Amino acid sequence: MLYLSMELAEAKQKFIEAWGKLGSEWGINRTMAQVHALLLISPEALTTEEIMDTLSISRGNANMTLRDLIGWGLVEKQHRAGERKEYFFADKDTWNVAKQVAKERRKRELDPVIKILDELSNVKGDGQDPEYLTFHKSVTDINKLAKNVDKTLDTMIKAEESWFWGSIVKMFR
Amino acid sequence: MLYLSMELAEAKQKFIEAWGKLGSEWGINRTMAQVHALLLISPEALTTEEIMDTLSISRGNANMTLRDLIGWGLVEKQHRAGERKEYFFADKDTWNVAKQVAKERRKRELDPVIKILDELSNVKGDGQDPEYLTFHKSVTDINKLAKNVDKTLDTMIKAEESWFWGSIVKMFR
DNA sequence: TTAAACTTTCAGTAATTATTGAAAGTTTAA
DNA sequence: TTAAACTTTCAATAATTACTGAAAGTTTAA
Repeated sequence: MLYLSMELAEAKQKFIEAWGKLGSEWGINRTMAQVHALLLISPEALTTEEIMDTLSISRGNANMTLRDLIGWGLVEKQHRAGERKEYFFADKDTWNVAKQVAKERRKRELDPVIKILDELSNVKGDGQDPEYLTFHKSVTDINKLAKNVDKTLDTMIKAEESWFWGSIVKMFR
Repeated sequence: MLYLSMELAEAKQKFIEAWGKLGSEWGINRTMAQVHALLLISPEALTTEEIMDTLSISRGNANMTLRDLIGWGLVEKQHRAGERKEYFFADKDTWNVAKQVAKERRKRELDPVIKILDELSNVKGDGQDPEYLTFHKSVTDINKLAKNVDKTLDTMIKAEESWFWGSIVKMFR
């Protein structure tokens, strides 16, 4: 084997590991992040078997993980004329990936919390009671922050890539 | 018991649960998020015993969780004249809390990944090889995005609260 | 010093989360 | 139809992560 391809193989391995670790630190199943990483660096769509073999995971795991990735809008199924097998392909556009992840996590995790915070902000109590006052202040403050984050993500999701790269810079002048 | 205080007790419970759930979805230990939530809505500093009792957790768990929260810069130990007991108090300023969490996660998780991405961006390969080209493009794109996020967090961490609330709005004009 | 009042540690265990693999299900082509 | 080629499901199990509780450690006051 050539040295260059050795290096590339090692680098790919390292990327898959790093992506898996980052995912698990942020509440995303390690295997799911690794399958995503593998597809991100694969020029061609891969079959379930190729993914199973490369990552040493079972058929069941591969199948469910791929279904999840499709549910997150990060991967698509492809079919080839005259072939039964299914192929899986990841969107390689990093900006799309970021937007998609932001969109899903907002919907799945942030929005439900904002709903609860709205309810809790409306709980009435004795304006003299420090227990009530502290509760109320923390809840309303967190609610405001969460809504700001929500609005920011919403704008980001709708925005074009060029906006993002330009706007970050402007933001800090 | 009065109806109003019943409502408050329920609301507190709900807040602690919601915060714990959000934490665990984002890779933060559920108990740690719950202890933090409890301290956030407590006007006075609490003892280990009070926390143990309120959340039904063991002494060992409470002790280690509080140590972690202190390590995250979210909670401080307090002492009272003539008392052996230690009291724990959470910073109630939501903006500080957000900055602190951003700061720690950036240091613990984002920076190490950027280091790896820098290495992987420098892996050389055959410019004709689609395997190499796809790997290289994904890695460098993700690296750029990660560095942008890093820079944004850095600015946010150094910024004042007023900047945040004002700037978000300006950002979207 | 002693001992009471407290905090810390960590081996053992419980709870949670992820994975396997084989059986059931589906599709296609002959 | 049949059966080969494939995908999906899910109960059982493994791996990981979190928690307990009792013993060891520390501090303070008498």
